[in-house]
Amino acid sequence: MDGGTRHDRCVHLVLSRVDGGVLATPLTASGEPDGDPVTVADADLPRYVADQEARGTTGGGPLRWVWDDTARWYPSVLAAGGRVARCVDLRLCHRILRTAVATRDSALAAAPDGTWDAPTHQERPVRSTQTQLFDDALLDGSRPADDDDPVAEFRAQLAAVAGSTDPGGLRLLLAAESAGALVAAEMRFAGLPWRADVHERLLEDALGPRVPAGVRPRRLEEIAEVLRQRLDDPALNPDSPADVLRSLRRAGLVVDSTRKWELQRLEHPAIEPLLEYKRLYRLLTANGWSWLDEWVQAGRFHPEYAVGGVVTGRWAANGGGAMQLPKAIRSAVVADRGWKLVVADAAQLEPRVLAAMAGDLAMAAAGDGRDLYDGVVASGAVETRQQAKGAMLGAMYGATQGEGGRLVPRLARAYPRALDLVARAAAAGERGEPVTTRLGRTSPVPDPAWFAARSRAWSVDGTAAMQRAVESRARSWGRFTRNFVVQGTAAEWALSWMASLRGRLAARWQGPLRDGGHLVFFVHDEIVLHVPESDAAWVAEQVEAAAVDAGRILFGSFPITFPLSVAVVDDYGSAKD
DNA sequence: AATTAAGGCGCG
DNA sequence: AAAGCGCGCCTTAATT
Repeated sequence: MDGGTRHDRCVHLVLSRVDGGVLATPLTASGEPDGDPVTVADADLPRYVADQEARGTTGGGPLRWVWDDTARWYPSVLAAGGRVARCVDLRLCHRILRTAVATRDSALAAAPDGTWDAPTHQERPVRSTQTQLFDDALLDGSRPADDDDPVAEFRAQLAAVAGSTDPGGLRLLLAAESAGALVAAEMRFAGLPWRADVHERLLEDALGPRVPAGVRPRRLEEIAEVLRQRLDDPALNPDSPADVLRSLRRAGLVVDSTRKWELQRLEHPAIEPLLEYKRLYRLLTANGWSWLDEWVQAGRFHPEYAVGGVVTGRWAANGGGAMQLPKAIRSAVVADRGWKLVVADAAQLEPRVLAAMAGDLAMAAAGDGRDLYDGVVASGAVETRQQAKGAMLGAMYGATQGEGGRLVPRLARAYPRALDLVARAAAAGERGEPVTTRLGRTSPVPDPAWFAARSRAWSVDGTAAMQRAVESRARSWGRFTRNFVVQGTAAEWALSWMASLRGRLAARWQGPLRDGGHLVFFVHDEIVLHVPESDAAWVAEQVEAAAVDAGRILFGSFPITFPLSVAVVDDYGSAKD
């Protein structure tokens, strides 16, 4: 590489691909040049990164790597045993700033769509036969130079934030999102410990011996035969909902679909085996032998996470259904010998976030030091915990019917500030206006057709039917924005939680990621860590401390607590829900 | 043959 | 209890 050049003052190192390697451009905190750029050969990049990281904090502040996509640059560093403390993921940050209300007057928001609005390098379609070539090219330097200048983009982002109506919030949001990108890359790299043998035993117990794809396993075939007899339908294909529905109706059952909860209300000897069939069929198709073959290698499940993949800022996952890992197979997630899993989830995260966001002291008090729903009951607003939960979810989702919807007004009397916040978010959405999370992530607005239909319905040739349809769509969008502010802010809390925790772990373990305790799984309000047995208790403490940090980052000194349930276990299935 | 829609269910 | 939010992904069935 280009000697041992060190940038001793800069706080940003911007990486871009140039002919013949990687260009690292040092910039100050405000984005001004801060020394000469250096060119690093691809093969030397991990060592260069390690060298720069080793400087630690400089006079100007901590070092941040600035790059287009974390998923593009970070894996090679991790593979070489390295780590990065901080980064700016330009593409993720770009997406936030393009739509944020706080930056709506910026040049960045005004520009037409460009390369930074396109999918990531990773996501760009690559023919499957070329996938391997593509990966190799990352290492051998034969890839073409980038045509999008990250230095210019970074400066545009700095300017957009500096000129925004909430620079502080956005800086936190961008830092949290970027930290999330690092966590996602690390979790994908480390993988979730997965015992294929445990999973296989579970499948065999439930379904019978393994069969080739496309063949119905023995247990399913047995149940199918019972169904055919009990419905007197020898040709029934239980895999086809339409076929099943026809058959049920022919048997005299009044039923609109084959949904589980609808079937559960029926009295017929075919119902119980049908529900059992559906349960096992789901296990087979979603997490059966094919899934195991495709997603588990060398004892690890390696899903690809999509940071900010959900409009609200929640993560999604590409492939493997990582965010829908059924409870029924979590017993296959087993810690290595000498290691433990630390499983933690935030209790009633969304109502707590709502209470804090709204500055609702009464609701915050209901959750102080106890289950928040119990606190709601104690306040006298409703009678049972189930009612409290139903009403709270109803308030956050916009329920109008059922028990939840019925109880919302009682909640509104007890917690007017919190309920007012979601009501106002819903009203904004019904008008077609955007809403924002605590840190400034902004909801999309309805597409032009939504507004056009509204205008038509209320014009001279609008009909009552058109108006009803438009109002229904408006209420639907209002339910989305109502939930957006809560779900999105909860996602920010979770990012902050993980970012803080990651920093705490990195302070203790500086070597290769998997040599020390590390995050291996995340689902919205729950995390799993794989940690050396002797350090499990310490890690559990850090998880708690990080939750306190997250509350402070988002809500400062507002008296809200975020209790966790933390379990140190050998397998994920044993962590109580 | 390939794509899209619908039905359904897993997760938070 | 199965409506009220956000998803991914499996299948079958319909469409191009």
